[in-house]
Amino acid sequence: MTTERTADLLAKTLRDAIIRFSRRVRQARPVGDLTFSQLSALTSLQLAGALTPRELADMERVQPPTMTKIVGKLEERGLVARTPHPTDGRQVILAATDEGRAVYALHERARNEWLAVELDRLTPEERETLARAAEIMQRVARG
Amino acid sequence: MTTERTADLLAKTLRDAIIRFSRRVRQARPVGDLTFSQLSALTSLQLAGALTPRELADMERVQPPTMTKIVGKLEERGLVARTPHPTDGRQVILAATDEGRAVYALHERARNEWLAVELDRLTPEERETLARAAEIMQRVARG
DNA sequence: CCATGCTCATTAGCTAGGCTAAGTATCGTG
DNA sequence: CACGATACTTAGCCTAGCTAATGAGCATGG
Repeated sequence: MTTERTADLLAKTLRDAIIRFSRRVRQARPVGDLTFSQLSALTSLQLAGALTPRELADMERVQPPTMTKIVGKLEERGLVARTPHPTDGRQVILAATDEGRAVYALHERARNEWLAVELDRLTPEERETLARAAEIMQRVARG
Repeated sequence: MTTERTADLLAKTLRDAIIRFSRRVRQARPVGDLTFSQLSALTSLQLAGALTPRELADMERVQPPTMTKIVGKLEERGLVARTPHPTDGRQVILAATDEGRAVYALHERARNEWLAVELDRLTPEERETLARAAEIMQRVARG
């Protein structure tokens, strides 16, 4: 029972911490920059090399129509290219363009700047705690 | 330099972890339930007892017009009441209604259910790490 | 060999949540 | 008492989520 109670309290604490933290990071976004979601999708794409919309949606934990929108924005800006699947006409292959990779690196850097500065102020132990927490959250999110 | 590099990498890792984690938690929301933001605002209100919109906006790290919207939704549902400030005619006092408190407790519980179950699966050490990370994120968000 | 049913992606249409800029009412002070 | 500052709201915009429905292509069973 103690564990249950702890988990319950932790769930609340964690949610509150995350919502405030996200909003704070969001505020640090320069005008005209890539949004949170766009940057995350672009990152996944680059890491994976190439993905179908469905795969990307699963990876990003959103529904396919949502991913269509996000990819649409990225494509408009020439950062991502859609190419037809070689054998399956229904599917599409998404990949970052050269410009996508370049813009990504730039914006990623700018996006992280505020956060990195803040994190740099922490003690090494605190950073270690956050790194471990990030790993755990990824695992839980993965389900 | 090593610290800077670590902070930079951590910033990216943490962002990715948080965005996926948030989306996963968001998915667990029952239809018709309070949203993430609404629940967070209601929580702050209850903990504080009563707040002005400005105070609540600052606490939730959003701009005042955003808070107007969120509170509007809560008020529509009779969960929050606006009362005039006793001495300052410009200000408004926000407080959770009895129904707000009741509905909050119910929904909070439902909302946490999935997450609490997941967290309960972790080891005590992992939960401890998350708890510590939550505290650190709150501090960073606070600025 | 083709009809039927499944899967993939998109479109349409909705809601919430975030922002800035502008408007309105009130306060407080010179 | 006029005028600047403050508090909240309104208006208008965008992103990001969702579900439901559509259209195109695959695959399979008769």
